[in-house]
Amino acid sequence: MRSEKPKLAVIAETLGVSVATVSNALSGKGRVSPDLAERIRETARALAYVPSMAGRALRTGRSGVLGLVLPDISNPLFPQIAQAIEQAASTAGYGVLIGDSRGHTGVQTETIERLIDRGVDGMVVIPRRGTRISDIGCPVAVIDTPSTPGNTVSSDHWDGGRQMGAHLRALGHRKVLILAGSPLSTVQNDRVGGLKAGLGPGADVEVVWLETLASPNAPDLAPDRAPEHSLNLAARVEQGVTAFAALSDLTAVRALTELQGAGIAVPEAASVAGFDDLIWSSVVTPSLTTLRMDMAEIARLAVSALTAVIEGLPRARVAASGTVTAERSSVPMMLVVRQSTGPCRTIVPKAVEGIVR
Amino acid sequence: MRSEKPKLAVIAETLGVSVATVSNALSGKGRVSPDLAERIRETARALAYVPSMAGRALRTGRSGVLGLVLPDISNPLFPQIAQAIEQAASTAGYGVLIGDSRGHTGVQTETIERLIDRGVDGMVVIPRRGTRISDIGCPVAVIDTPSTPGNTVSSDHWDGGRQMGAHLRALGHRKVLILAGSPLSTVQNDRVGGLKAGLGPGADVEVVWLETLASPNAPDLAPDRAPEHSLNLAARVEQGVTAFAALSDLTAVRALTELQGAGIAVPEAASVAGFDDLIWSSVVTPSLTTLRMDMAEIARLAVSALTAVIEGLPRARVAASGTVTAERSSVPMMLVVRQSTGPCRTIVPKAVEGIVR
DNA sequence: CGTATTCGCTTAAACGATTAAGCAACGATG
DNA sequence: CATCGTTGCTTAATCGTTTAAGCGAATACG
Repeated sequence: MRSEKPKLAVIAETLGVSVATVSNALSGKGRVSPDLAERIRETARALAYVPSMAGRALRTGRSGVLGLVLPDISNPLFPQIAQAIEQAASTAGYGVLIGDSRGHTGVQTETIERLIDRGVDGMVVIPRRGTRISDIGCPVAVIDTPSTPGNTVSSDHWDGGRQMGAHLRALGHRKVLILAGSPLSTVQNDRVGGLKAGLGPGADVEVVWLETLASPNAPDLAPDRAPEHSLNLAARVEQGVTAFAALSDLTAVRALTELQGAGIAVPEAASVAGFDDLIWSSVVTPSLTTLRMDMAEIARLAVSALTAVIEGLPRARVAASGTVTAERSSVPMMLVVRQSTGPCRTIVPKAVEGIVR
Repeated sequence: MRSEKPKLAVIAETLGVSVATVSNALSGKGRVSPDLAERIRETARALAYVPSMAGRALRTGRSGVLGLVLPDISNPLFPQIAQAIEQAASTAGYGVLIGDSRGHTGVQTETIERLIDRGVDGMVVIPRRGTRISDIGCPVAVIDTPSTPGNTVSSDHWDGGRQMGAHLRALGHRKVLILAGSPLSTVQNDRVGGLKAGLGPGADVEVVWLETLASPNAPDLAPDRAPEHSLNLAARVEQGVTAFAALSDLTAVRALTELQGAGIAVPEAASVAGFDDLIWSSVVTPSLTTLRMDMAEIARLAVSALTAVIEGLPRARVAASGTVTAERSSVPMMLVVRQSTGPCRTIVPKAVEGIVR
């Protein structure tokens, strides 16, 4: 086997030119005759030359790697996000380094610093709810919650809520229970607001926050704590609730199975809807009506904003990093109507039926 | 603000010593007087010195980054894996770079090469089912399927199946339907084998493979295709099946909701069990009995095997990289009994009831 | 007392890429 | 013919770290 692993010097030596010329030819920057440039590219290909990221990083100060900071990987929304970001970053020529805060707000800062120390060129941050990302010394794109500068890209959660509300209203639902998670979440509050707006002024809407304020620092999902007590949804149905709008598919599936377990048919007796179109939503029976985020678009926006900033400021030191002029975008959500929502059955509780007519 | 960002030279200059001494002091390698060493560490701390990964990587040839190659991030098992690996790698001082094959076998090789080109020191690979990892030029730890050398760490899926089978047998189930995914998956075949063994020789076991051989290159989960046709589990119950053992919680939840939708009570009329303890399993009603992998342990083993190899071979070139002597380990799975499995109701189909007695 | 052997530090050479600056040669222009 | 500007390449410096080699001075040993 040819032991010499290809670096610029090898190509240079092969063709009898200098490394600088090779570098110029491959990057297309300096002045190289078209003829020679072609020959250089050719031998580079022949030798299967791959530039050393380390060497390049040292010289240019850029690593070609983005950090992905998550509040908690175990959040089931993560796969969608990770895949979209990885895809977008990868096509933009960047690698993605994982940073997980494991549900602790304090760890978030630490995680971010570890990534910076590793030399990421920028980072996509999905902040833990209620936290804001302080100005760190590198370009940041924040997903899903407004942050200090304008570098935020997010789904239009409010409008998503509105779409869902309108959908339920169109089906005739007037008494709706919203199953929410934590009142600290901006996202969830947006969705609640939109839902109420979409349901219209006459609707009878109640919100139940499943996560108590008592544990604001608990992990996003506390699976071992949550199922302790049932949500008592059957009682709600008897009280006249005809639709349950969960702010997450996780909760929606929980509601669905609880209702089914109590012998309440979905969607005949009560409708159930969720958010995020997690993978389960299409698999359960009945499949869940839900709102899907356009993760690909969000990721594309976040990454392109990031790369623009990164490749924009030439070799500036940490100095003017506040100049992170990313577009503040709002990406529409998409209503996916499946089987778990249906027309509202005229409210005729069995007990009263005889009396009414 | 002090503009000078701390590098070795700054510390050296501050104390009037040479950079080499500073490097030695901080790494603890060369010969430095304890006194000076302490002063160096102190000023390093004071200046908030962080070594440049780029510089170090260039010199040492090691980047301090591991690659994580996944067949498909959208697999709901991914969060568990990613979190465990990130945790293990992070405590071992390594970063984790994501590489996603998006369900395509062909992309897997490409993904691996991209990571190598990025200079990872080693990689954890969860191969697409049916594929083996050819000898690439860097240390590899393979999870969940036997690979070329001995560098594999995996759950004991067979024994997991056996545990589940034994559990069901203890509850009195003799007629069991196994809901499997793809027959190409070694993991799933192991689980099936274990299940059969655990259920004992007298049991009436049938296996249904949900994924046809027709689409061997399709993504792991085809959520839009899967729910097309129901699994027809109600009919199975009428045929006398009392327990459904799904090889994935995803399928288990699917089975659970389908049964509930058909008015079949779980676990009274039929038991349902799954694998992997995905986050949903504890949230649905009834909560799922399932088998949990010890992801933390698997990740720890994989990462430590990797780091051992990496830090073992000093600065050897690609030459003897075949010497990847990682331990081939099998990590036990843990049965989590919840509400979805219960004692087998003596089989007295309603239609026959009157006749029997 | 002369010669080894440590100790404690410095000098210097890598690692592989980028890039500013320089230098011949050549054609065009005054 | 002298000068200027291009073109096409090379020289050399630089990024920040590690590490082999070197070199006085102090200590040990015969």
